[in-house]
Amino acid sequence: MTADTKQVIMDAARAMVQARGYNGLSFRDLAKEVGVKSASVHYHFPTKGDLGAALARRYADEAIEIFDGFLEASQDVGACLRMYTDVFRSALSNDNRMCLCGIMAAEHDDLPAEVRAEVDRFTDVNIRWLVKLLSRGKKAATGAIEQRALAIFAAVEGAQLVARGRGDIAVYDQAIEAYRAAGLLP
Amino acid sequence: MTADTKQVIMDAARAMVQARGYNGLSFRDLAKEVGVKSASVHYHFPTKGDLGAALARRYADEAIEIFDGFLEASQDVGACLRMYTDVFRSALSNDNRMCLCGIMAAEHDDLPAEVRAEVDRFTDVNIRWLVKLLSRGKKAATGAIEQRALAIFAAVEGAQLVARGRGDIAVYDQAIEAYRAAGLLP
DNA sequence: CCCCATCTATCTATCGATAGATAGCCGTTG
DNA sequence: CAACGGCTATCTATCGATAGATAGATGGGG
Repeated sequence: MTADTKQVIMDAARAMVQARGYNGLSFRDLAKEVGVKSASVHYHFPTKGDLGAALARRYADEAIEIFDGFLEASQDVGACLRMYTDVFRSALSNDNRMCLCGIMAAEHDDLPAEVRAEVDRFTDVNIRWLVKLLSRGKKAATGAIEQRALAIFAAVEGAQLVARGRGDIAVYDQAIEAYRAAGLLP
Repeated sequence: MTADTKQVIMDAARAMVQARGYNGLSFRDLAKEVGVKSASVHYHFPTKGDLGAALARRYADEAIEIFDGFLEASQDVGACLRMYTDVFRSALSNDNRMCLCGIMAAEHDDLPAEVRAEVDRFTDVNIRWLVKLLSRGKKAATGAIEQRALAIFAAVEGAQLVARGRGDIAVYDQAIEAYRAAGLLP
């Protein structure tokens, strides 16, 4: 019940970064949102880089769990990919937010090194999972599968970016549908 | 020879935004880069919003000119699309930068209204051009063409975002190639 | 002579970060 | 049991740096 403050801080921080980006996150606004003082945030996360890295690390870890759950839930590649694209869709439906690591990737050059490393790991997690999934059905060359996995991830992130810019989740749905119609998604 | 300071400021500002985002742009850094004082930047662009909007407006205007040049240069849809994707590629090859409006789209919610409006216009410009191009050959339903145009734009922006995160332009090339292999691009 | 462009100097607000005080809890110990 | 000491988590207060922005002086060109 105690609602561990550290977790509450991370939850609020993630939402703020997904809405305004890493540079748009301030300790004061975050503390106000949570209902503590900014010094308390620094107690749990000494530097902003520590906080950002912790957010991205947890985000990537959660992604692994969620995605692997899909692999267990269904043997169908198409069904798994639908669940996959729905995860990215849910960020948009949650107050027009973006994938945490997608928005941070845009700020890539400005990120502290420890944050950048975790953001990069999120990309790795996605691509590795997609490769694993795509390898199920087809027996295409490994290189071709990796290329396809990369393209799917990029296309999904792009659809999210554009849909968010439009402020219209239907844009995301249309892009995904077009990917499917074109054959990028099965 | 005078090298109009206002244009020099805009050139430097665009490069800085493409590298670090709108929030990462500071009047002091920009002025130092150009070799003037920050007050001089304020003389030409009273507020940061004015500067950002001017950047995005010029960016969208240039895009119109460049893209329309492609339509005149070739009648082939595939050739035009190759030139189109090469434009976005060139941002990456120029010091791993991103499309100005792509990176600003990520910061969408944090943008001053006048900047957001111009960023949105850039998306419009792209989609309208793609619709015009795709309408050349096929006589598919208007809705299907718009959907395809949206998907292509989103996929290209996403490929740029991911490639930039990897710091490897080959990632962009692979994604584009996969789009083509899948049939999203002709 | 005036005006455009730039400068110097400075303002207020906010940034991330730190020092030091305080209050509650928990185990040890006399 | 009760008192003590240490630990955790939070607070108040403040730091220096930097953000965007402004007022007013300066100087060169038409």
